[in-house]
Amino acid sequence: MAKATTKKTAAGKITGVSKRAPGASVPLYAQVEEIIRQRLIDNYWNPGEALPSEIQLAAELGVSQGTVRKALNDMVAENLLVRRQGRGTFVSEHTERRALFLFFNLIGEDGSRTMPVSQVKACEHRKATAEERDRLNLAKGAEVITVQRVRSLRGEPTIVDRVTVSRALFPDLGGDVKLPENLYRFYQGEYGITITKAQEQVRAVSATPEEAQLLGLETGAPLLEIDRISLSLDARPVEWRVSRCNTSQHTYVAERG
Amino acid sequence: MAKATTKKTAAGKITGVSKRAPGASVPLYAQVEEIIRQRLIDNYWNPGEALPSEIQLAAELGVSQGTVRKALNDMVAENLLVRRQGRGTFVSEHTERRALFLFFNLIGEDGSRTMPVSQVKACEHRKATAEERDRLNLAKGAEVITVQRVRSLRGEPTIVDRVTVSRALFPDLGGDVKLPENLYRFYQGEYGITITKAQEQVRAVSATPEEAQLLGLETGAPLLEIDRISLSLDARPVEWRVSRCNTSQHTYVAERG
DNA sequence: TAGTGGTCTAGACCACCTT
DNA sequence: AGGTGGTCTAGACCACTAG
Repeated sequence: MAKATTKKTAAGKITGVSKRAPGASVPLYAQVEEIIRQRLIDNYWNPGEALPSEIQLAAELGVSQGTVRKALNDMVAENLLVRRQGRGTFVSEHTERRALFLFFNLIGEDGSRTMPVSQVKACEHRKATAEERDRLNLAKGAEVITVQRVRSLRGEPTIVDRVTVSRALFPDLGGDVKLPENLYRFYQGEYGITITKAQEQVRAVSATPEEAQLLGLETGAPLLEIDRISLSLDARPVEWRVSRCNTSQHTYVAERG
Repeated sequence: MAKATTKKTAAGKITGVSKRAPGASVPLYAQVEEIIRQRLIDNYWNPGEALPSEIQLAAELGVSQGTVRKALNDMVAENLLVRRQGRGTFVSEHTERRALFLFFNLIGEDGSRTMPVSQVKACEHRKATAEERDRLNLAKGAEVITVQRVRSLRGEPTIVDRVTVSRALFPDLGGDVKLPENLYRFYQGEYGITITKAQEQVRAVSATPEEAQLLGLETGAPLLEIDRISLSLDARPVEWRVSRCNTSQHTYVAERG
C-alpha cells in the first residue's frame, strides 16, 4: 500500500504522495515506518547500530520531527528498535536476554528462567514434505534443513525438538559450524534474517518410546507439545519448530490482556 | 507514586506538582493516566460509557490537549479504553468478542474460535486453603467461593475447570443467580470488578479417573492444564482458575514478540 | 558543551459521526 | 453544522550521555 504510493529519491525523501489526497491516503508517519522497516529488511542498518537522529531523519524524509518520533515510537512498541535517552535510537538485537524473555517460555517452578543446553541428535537436508511446504510457504520441490535436538535445563533432559528451515534461506546451516544455543541470533548474524514474531500452538500429548527414552520417562508420559512458526521482519514464515517438553519440573507461561 | 504527589481538587485539576521539580518528577501524562485509571477503578464512569472529550479533560485537569491525548492513547494500548473517531473515547467493556479473543485461547483445528457451553458441577463456599490465600493474596481466615464446571465445545465435553474467588469481593456468587458463560462480563456488571490481565502457567498432565469420566477419555490420557491468575484494574489477583483440557481436537494458542 | 531523546504546549487542518 | 478524534507541524524546555 504505502510502498505503491511512495517513492524514495536518492536522499530518501518521501515523494509521490499528496498529503491532501482525498480518501485512502496513508498517514505520513505510516509511510515513514514503512521506509524504515524496509531499510531494516535490507540490512541498510545493522543490528545494534544507531539510526540517524530524529532531526536528521526528519530532514532527510521531508517531514517534521514529531512525525518521525511517532513512527520510531511505534516501531519501539514492536520491538524493532530501542531508544536510549541521550544516546540515540538503535536497531534491536537478538541478545540472550531477549531470546530468554521473548522466545523461551519454559520457566522453573520457582519462576527462574534459564537458557537450555542443547545436544544435536540429527541434522539433514532433503526435499520438503507437503506439510513443511504448507507451514513455511515453500514452492514444490523446495529443500529444507531439519535439526533434531535434546535440550537440558539444570542438567536434566527436558525438551526434544525438531527445527525446520528452508535451505534456500539458510544455506549450509548445520554444515560445518556448530549450532549455537541462541538460534535466532545466529540467523540474524549469519543470514541477515531477523525473527520478530512467533505463533505457537500448544497441546498435551503422550511420549513416544523414543522420546521417553531420551527424556528418561516412561512411554505414554504426558508431554507439552509447542508447535511454533516464526516470522521474519517482512512477516514471512521462516522457521517451523516443534518442541515436546517434560513439564513435571517446568511450566510454560503466557500473559494475556 | 503519582498519587502521593498529586491532589485532585473538586474540578480534578492537577495540583501539588511542580512541573519544574528536579529529579524524580512524574511526567504530566502519567499523572493524567493515574487519575483516569483511579476513576475507572472507582467506577466513576461505567463500562461502555463515553469519557469527556479531550478538550474538556484537558481544561478540567489543567494540561494541554496533547498531554491528555498521550495518556488516553497509552490506556487504549492497555485495552482499558476504546477510541472511535468522530464519536468519542469509551470505557472498555467485556464483550463476547473480547472474552473470546483476549481470554479464551482454545481454538479448533481449523482455527475457529467458539464460546464453550458450561455445566456447573459443584459450587461451594468455605475457608480458603493456604494455597488459595497465597494465590489470591488473602488474609488468614478469609473465605472463598469455588465453582467446578465441565465446558463443551461443539457439543463435546472438552474442559473441566475450577474457579476460585474471594467471597468478600464476590458475595453471593453462584448463589441463586445462574452463572453466565462470560464470567468476566458478569464480574464487571454485577460487582464492578474489571479483569484486565491474566497470567497463565501451562503444563501437560494425566487425566484422573474422575476427569477421564467427565471428558469421555481413558484414565491417564494427556490433558493440558492451564493455571490462570486474573488481575483486576488495580492489579490485584481476583480469580484463580485451573482448567484441564482435552487437546485432541483443539489447541491452545499464543503469540510471542 | 553539544547532541540525543523525552515532555509539553499551541494551533492548524483533516476525517468521521451525529443531528 | 458542530463536535469528536486523527494527523502534522513548530518550537520550547528538560534529562541524559558523551567527549
